[in-house]
Amino acid sequence: MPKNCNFIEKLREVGLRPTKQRVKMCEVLYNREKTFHFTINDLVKLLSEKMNQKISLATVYNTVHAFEKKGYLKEISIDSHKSYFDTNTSAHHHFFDEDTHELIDCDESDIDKVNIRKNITGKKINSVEVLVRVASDNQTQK
Amino acid sequence: MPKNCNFIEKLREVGLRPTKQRVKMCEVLYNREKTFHFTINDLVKLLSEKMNQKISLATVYNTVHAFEKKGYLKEISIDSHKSYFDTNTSAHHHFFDEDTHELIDCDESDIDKVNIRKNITGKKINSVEVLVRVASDNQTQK
DNA sequence: ATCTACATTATAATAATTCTAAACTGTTGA
DNA sequence: TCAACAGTTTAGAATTATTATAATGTAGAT
Repeated sequence: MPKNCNFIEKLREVGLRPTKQRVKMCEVLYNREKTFHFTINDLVKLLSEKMNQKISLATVYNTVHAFEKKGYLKEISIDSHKSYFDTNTSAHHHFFDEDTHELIDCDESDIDKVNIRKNITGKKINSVEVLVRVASDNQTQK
Repeated sequence: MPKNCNFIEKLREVGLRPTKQRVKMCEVLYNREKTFHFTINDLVKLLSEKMNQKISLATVYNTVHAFEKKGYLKEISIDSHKSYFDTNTSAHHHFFDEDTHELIDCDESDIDKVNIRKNITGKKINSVEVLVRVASDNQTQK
């Protein structure tokens, strides 16, 4: 979903009703310079700051999942205890900063294309995800 | 932890007391031909089948985490809702079968070495993980 | 055999997420 | 314009995965 667009129209295009809550979520997620990585918790905090009226936690979950299904968001698995989402839905890889728990997009030029020599017989490849875990140089890591 | 070893000695070596429960868990995890991928739930089921006496859920969690800390197990993130563990602790990548929710080790020869051209400044790379999601060819996928 | 630190246990607590059922609201079309 | 319906939102309950607690048990040293 490109920034600066008419969110009402965009929502309608994929068959989602442009309700107040959904439009607000679009603004929070897509009216920004860079792609945005967040957990549900982050998003709830942001929304409750930026909205005058409150939004239900269940609505945030529903809406995030509706956006995900429609390809407006991508889920990233890093840590089994939290779901991270990414407003950049194109195929790309990530750095995960284990000090700050921050997720950072890789530029296409950062990582060479991953070459899969042999796939499981009878299956097709849906996606190839690379996660590079990084941390401060001067710190004990597991 | 190689199979066929004396688990009591192995546990002692890393400073874990070889209790009944821990030795039993070693047998279930490491007395097998191939590396083993499992969720806590899988393991609890297996243990309660193979043991005459019962084992507490909390003990399974504690012991899995003790093994992980000592390098006997590796945690794999695939899905934010479940923790998968792997008895193969060497650096290697995975296929994840989205039909069966099965995790499969990649052979070293299956995937070429991933070339990271540019890392985040001031950080060192802790690990590089590739996850290849696969599914049946004749099936609708997201 | 006894002691002590570490383990195990059942249960309670917490956290993340999903479900439920009632109230609400876009949208359609009369 | 407005009634009607289907999709949405909501608060709170339920569920699931995981961790904490505190009492009891046990391995290993003395």
